[in-house]
Amino acid sequence: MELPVPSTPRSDQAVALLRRRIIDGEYEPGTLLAETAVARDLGVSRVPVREALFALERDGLVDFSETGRAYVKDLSPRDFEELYTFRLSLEPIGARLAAPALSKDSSRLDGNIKATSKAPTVLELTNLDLDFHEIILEASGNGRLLKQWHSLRSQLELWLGRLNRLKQLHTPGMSEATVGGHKELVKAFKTKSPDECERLMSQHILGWHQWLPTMEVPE
Amino acid sequence: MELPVPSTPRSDQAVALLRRRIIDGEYEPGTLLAETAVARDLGVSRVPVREALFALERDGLVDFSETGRAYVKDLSPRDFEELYTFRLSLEPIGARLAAPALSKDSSRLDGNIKATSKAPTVLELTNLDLDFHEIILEASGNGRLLKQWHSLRSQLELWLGRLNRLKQLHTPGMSEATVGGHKELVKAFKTKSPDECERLMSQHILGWHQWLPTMEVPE
DNA sequence: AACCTTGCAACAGTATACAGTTTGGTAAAG
DNA sequence: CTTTACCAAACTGTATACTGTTGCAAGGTT
Repeated sequence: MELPVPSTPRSDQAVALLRRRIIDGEYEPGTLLAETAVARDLGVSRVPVREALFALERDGLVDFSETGRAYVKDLSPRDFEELYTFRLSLEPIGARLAAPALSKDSSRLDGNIKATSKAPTVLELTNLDLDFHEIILEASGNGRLLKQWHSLRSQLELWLGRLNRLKQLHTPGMSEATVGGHKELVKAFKTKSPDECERLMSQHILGWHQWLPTMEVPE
Repeated sequence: MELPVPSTPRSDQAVALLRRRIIDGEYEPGTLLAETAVARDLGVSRVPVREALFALERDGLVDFSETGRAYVKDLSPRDFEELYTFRLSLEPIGARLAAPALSKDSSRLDGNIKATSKAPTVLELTNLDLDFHEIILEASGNGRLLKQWHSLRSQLELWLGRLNRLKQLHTPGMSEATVGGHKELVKAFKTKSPDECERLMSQHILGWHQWLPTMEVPE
């Protein structure tokens, strides 16, 4: 292509495009992501694709075989459990660290809750839910926790997207439970100790976990 | 070069070499890692160097500026605090998960303790200490926790290496405290509940943290 | 002396070419 | 019918060339 200067680097475009196709299920789990084919598909050369594949591996959306081939991540129910364990390691501490800041200003959380209660689809509901948790980790002021969260979130979105395509994701009362839990958290940030916020976040994550239907092992 | 087939990929070699030079302080914190120069230095082309730089960014040993230039990570005391917060999020949960497996077989931990008590230098002491913690995370069976640990460890090694070069890292009684704490942990794995192991690990990390001298902000 | 220009050198982004490896299928042998 | 040997296509690893950008310093202007 003779585009003079892409405003955003091609490799970033490649990451964004690939991420979307993987999360949206356009590339099915387990699909081989051959550099040449993807490059042709995205309209760039192999080099940016290569970098995108490595970046997405970091986010847990791509797996590399021992021989260096890249495949769309095929999350197993066991992976999903790992992800929730990982959430339980990151988020309660994040909540504790974020409590001081959020007790003073919870406006972003409030806005998010308002949007969540009006979410028209399950997928938008879950995305707003993830936004809520992301706001808290941002407020924790710990860049490393936040970085891990981004990777975690990618994989959760991948899982939720698949689940939504394969099964009925919505369960009666899910929206109310989400909003209720979040309101409780905001209240805790304002009135309770950081330690209490940490405990409440653990409970909240465990509770939400239960709302999700399990996905059978495809075998 | 006309080497027929490098047994290990050049990019892996580049990662290993660069990591060593950074941790050993051969490349000073803040140094520009220009692809061409590094490539010449390591005897490979720019492509493997590029990949190595991205990989090391993931490990927190390299920083990228907004204009895409790579620099040797310059850890601040604040970064160090973040690292320990991150440890507190990963390791106690790792210990809880690992407890069942380790209660049955603690031979690797026992061997490590034996080696630790004989460590001739402070740097070897700290490395064996990190090995001890790594064994536990491996036993947790959670690949995601372990992956994060590797990145965490890289940065701790970077910090400890610098500290050791700049200050007297050794403090009287440090070795005994380390070995003592580790023995206590092994005992807990064998006789106490996973929850108790989790608590003990938190304490152990906080305690060890106090042994390290603080590093002034260069400023 | 301080402040803009201008130009050059160094650098990253990207494409492409080539070498070597893996893979899957097909034909030959048991 | 099964197994082995082999070959061609596909794929990754790596080098290199090219382009545009950035940073910096020299020289000129107020």
